[in-house]
Amino acid sequence: MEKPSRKERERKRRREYIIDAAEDVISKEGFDNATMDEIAQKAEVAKGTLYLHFKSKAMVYLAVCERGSSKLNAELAKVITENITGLKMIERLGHTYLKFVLAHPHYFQAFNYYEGLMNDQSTYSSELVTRCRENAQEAMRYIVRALQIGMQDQSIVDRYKPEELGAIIWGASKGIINMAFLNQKGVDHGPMKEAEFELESLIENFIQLISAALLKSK
Amino acid sequence: MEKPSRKERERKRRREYIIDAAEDVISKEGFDNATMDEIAQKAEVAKGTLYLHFKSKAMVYLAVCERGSSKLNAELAKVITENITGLKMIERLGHTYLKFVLAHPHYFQAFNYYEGLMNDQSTYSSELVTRCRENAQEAMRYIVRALQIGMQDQSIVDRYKPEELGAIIWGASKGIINMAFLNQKGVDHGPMKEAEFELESLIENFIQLISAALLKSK
Amino acid sequence: MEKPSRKERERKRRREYIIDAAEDVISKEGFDNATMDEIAQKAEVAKGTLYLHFKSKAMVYLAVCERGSSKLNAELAKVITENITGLKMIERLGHTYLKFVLAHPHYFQAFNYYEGLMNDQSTYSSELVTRCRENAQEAMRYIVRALQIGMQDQSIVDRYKPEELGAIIWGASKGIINMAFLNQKGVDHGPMKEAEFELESLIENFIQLISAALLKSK
Amino acid sequence: MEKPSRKERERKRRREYIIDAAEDVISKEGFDNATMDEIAQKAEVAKGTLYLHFKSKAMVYLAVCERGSSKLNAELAKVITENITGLKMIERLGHTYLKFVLAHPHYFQAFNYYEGLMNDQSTYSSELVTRCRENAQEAMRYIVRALQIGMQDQSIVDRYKPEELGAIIWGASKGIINMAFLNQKGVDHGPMKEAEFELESLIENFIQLISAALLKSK
DNA sequence: GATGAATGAGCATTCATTCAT
DNA sequence: AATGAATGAATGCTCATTCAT
Repeated sequence: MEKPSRKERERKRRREYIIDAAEDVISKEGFDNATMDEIAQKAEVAKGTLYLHFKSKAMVYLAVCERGSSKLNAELAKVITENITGLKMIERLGHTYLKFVLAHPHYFQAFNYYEGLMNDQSTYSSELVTRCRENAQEAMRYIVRALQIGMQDQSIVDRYKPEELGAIIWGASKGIINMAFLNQKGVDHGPMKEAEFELESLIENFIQLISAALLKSK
Repeated sequence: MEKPSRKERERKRRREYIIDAAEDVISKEGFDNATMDEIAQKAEVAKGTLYLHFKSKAMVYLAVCERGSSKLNAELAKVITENITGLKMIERLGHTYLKFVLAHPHYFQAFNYYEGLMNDQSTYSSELVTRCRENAQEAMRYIVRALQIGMQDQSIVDRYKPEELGAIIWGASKGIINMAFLNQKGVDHGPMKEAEFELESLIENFIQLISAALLKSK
Repeated sequence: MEKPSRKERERKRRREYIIDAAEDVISKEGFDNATMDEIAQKAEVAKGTLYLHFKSKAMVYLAVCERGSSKLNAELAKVITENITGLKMIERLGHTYLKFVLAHPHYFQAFNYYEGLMNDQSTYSSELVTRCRENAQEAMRYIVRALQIGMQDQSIVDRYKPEELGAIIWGASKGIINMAFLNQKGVDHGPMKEAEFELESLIENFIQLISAALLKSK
Repeated sequence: MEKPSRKERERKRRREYIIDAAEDVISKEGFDNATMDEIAQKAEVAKGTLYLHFKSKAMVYLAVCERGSSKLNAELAKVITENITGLKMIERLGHTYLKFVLAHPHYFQAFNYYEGLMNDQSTYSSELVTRCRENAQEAMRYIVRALQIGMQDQSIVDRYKPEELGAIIWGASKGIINMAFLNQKGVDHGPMKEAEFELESLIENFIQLISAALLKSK
């Protein structure tokens, strides 16, 4: 029972190492410019080895996405267990998401890549695709759950359907973070004249805005 | 003075025709898969001619973006002149944006492409980049202006800075539309379990939500 | 003396099993598309084990060829022992060849592969090459022997040198079978307009034609 | 009218030049080992240029085949117009084929390649495939025509159907030439012990044999 | 002996860009 | 200005073979 376990562990480690390398390369080169050669070189394995662990370049990217979304979900899950009002939970979820994206910008890119992939018809099925999708749905469920809690503890208006509200919050958050990112990177060519607004301040206000809208007025 | 003018007009026409072709190809093939060959063929000019009008493929795309953002701004500008409250104006701007994106999905892609370009360090300056940026800023100004009007006519709370609020609304809108797009195309692999929410319903609720948050309670 | 013998037997069995697997894969995928991975998988051994038994992929193929030619020769040998005229023997050899090829098309491919290998300078010597060559020569000898018998029993004209005549019959037979094969597979793009001629009918007529030419007229 | 003609001619010349190069490389490396890089290098053009004239590697090969079969047919056509008996015509066609193959061994390989291609399902349609097929059918028609002539002028027995007889002669010839080739190249590993038999002598005897079988005895 | 993970040379194909005419 | 033939760097993927365990 020990031997197969060791092999299995070894294999997993190698695989994780390749994903590490892919993350590195992506962080430096961007998703589109990264090549299998670079990833292999960074991972200090032969190119063929990459294909031993991943069926294609897309699968490597998907693995990065899957890892990123798993990590994010782990953070979000913690929030859900906290003993706070639903409204407060929404705020905390927003902060958590923001902090995560700031700490791991390339994961944010990875999420976008995954979404782009789904547009094509190429990557039908695959365990990785499934897991990425499940992770995305799980994140959504955290938001919806927080909304439901808020509606029950009366901290959030029950005027909206929690699922639809969740989708809106999720989508809007991504949009704001995306925009703020662009502003950070490209200095001043975003829609905002100058980088007067920091990403954090922006999200902060967004959360506040949403809170205001959700707040159950007496 | 007449001759150069005619030549100039001719040149402009040719240029516009190429952009037409690029839009066609992009609509059918997507941004990444479109090739200069296809665009040239569609435009019924030689590939070399493309380079007489655009320095690179990126510039063609930027031109599409510029045209798209100009058209969008023209629509938004109309709203600003309407004789309605600032809050109503925000709602109308949202609807206008939504309608535009639904009617011209490839422009939405073009906007994203432009933003992606800005991530790289390659395309520093260029008249086109400048114009795209200016257009983006102009769109933002419409939102900000509507907010200011709303704050003056007391239809919108004056708790937030209009510029920051504008950025939030702008970013959030793009995020929601993006998400809804993915959901439409890729069936059910977005964050939303089933395609229960139509793009329009989603945006509708978002606008309502924002309105609620902005509404100056008596 | 017993132990090594058992090991030896075991080894032989393993080897034969690999060749079985190779034949299976070749039959399904064709000679060029078959990979060592597939063969190993089919044989239920590790890829490395393949190389314990065969020095290279070519050697596996050669082993298939060797087995095929041995089987064919066994069939041809039976004919030679029959108590019939030389001319009849030639006919019977032809039929036997035809039946064998129809029953084992992949062996026919294997023979062609062997011949192709000999074109290159790579595979100089090797016991397998030697055995394949010997088998080919043995087949030829059966034909030559039949011709000699026929010349003695006066059923065949003695105008030609038996060796040369044998070569002609051998080569011609392969050519006809090859052509008929192509016709069968690729529908109508062979030299024959429509698949009006069945392989069997073709060979039948060829044997008849040769018989006519060889028949010692009174 | 002159200018487009010149361009067209230029283009044709380039194309022919690439085929020349392909023939060179094939002659030296064999069909399977030849790479597009080598062909491009030999033709003194960039690799991309190859794809300007041929859609794929297979198409280059097909072009070689087409050229070869066209040349062969031109030679065969001459024989048909000669004022000789049908039987003599068959002999002359055989000699012509033999001489052609001896002079251009790589065309013989090309013909085999074409036949191999047709086994796969990959290369469906294409003008080149069509032309190769038509050429093959045309060659067959020459043989059939000669047989018909021979049956009319009573130099050939009318016991067989000309079409079937033609197929047999065509297939058998290819088989004998193929075998003789292998013997020449691979020294002594063919079915014939030593290279006692020259290709020419072999074909010579084959033709004689066929003639004997076809000869209308009084 | 047996294993199978790792290797890495090899290859066809694409496509933005250039430049002679 | 317009052309389009030519370029050649770039890249994802395959697979026979090796070798440490």
